Amino acid sequence: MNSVTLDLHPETFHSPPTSVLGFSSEHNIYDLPVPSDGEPSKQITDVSEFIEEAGDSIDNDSESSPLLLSVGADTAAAHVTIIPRPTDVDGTTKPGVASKNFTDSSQLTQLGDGSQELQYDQNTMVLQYPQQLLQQQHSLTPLSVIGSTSINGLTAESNIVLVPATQGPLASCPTIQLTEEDVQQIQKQLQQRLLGQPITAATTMPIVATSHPYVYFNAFSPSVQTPQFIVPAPAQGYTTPSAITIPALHPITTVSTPPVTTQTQYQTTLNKPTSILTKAPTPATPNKPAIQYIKLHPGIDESMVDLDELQRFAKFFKQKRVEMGFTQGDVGMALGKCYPNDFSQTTISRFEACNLSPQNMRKLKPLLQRWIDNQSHISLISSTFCSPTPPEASTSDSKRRKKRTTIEDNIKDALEVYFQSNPKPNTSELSKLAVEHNIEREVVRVWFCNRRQREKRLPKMIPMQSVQGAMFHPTTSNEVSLAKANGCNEQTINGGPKKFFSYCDKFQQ
DNA sequence: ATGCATGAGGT
DNA sequence: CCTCATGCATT
Repeated sequence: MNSVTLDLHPETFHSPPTSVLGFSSEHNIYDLPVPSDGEPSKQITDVSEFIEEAGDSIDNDSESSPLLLSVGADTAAAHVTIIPRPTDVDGTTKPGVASKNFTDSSQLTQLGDGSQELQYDQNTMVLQYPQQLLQQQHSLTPLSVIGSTSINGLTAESNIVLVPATQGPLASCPTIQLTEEDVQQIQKQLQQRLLGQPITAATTMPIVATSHPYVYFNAFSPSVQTPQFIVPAPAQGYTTPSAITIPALHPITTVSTPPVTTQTQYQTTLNKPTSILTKAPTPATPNKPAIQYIKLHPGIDESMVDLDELQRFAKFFKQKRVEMGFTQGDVGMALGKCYPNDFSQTTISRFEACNLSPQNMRKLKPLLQRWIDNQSHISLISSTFCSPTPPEASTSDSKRRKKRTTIEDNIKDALEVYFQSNPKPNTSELSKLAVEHNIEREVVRVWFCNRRQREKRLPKMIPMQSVQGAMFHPTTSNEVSLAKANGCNEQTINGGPKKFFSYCDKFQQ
């Protein structure tokens, strides 16, 4: 079997905890090159090696090869085995899309249900298209895979996307042809990112993809519409005829931002996934569906990636905001100028601290991202951008807001205890509590509403050491599980929740 | 940064 | 009444 094996074992493949492109926790590999000389599998343990590998096989025009996927079982390793795709009578490869998520080989097995015409071979641990299918003129569908492994409750993921180089989502992407220098530059970047970055909470990798005869460098995110990428800044003239418009406002300047000392580089453009490079435009297939992610375990793996990304972005955002000298309030108001709605300092603060529901975070992220993009751009053009304008003093007299009541600490503690056993007291229970503590029933009700809401906030990132041996339950109480993870007993903490949060906040950045 | 509150949209 | 997004007012 002609194959190339890409070994992404965490032990050998150290990748930075933050994404180069803002798309973290994933590496996407498009159309790995396949040597056509019948060479046996190769193990590649390093990106640079990988690229060399790719280079080696550049002249092999194994245009069409079936895709086989195998995944290491007990590690976060991802083995990608590729054998030549079948060629149709007319010599072309059919497009199509399929995708699978799995977290280990056991789940891989589940993929063998044929639901997506894929079969899993228990012995070889290979996921593949049935033989007949390969021979049919049927579309050979690209594979997208997310593999993840939990370590101490935190997840290391790898996301592998295999699509025919000239089809699928890439087909409609702007293309740029890489030069020798480009490749070297990429290599350099990758190597830098590989330096001494241990696998921690989330294994993330720069996006590497190669294909003969050119190298693909692509970022693809299943859930986000914002493509991001690094690659040697495309010199003018690199722009390609394409349906995709890269907003002129945002020249893709890779390293033009002032010396940011983070590994995180959010490079943003808008809209669709953007392939940086592909080989000469190929006859685009009319049928080019978007990659779909089929969730085997909805709400866990993928959302972990998602949450991780949100947190990372929040941090990035804050850093950027501060760098540019804006206050949270400024940003909130500024947003009002670009979008129908503006936001309060509170909201921005909560966003940065991830004190919002994941859903809310997701909603806000693109707005803030665009704002950052714009500001970056403006500051590049002229350093004299206008300072934010203060809000108009509105003299409207709406119903005056109820004055904020202060619930005594001991009562709050009691409510907290109650909440642990019954987070959703009914009317009578509410009344009972109100009487018991001699406060308005409405106040109690609102307290529980807010308490429940707090429960749904994004979990915070915690360093590995703190959670060693502790389980993390993403679907259960964030606070409680975090408390336990940190050896806290919520109910015994002096001062109740307030203190508890302070404790957790120590891990925030 | 956060506690209590509001109001819209849902059951 | 609830959830959810959001903010005033206060810490």
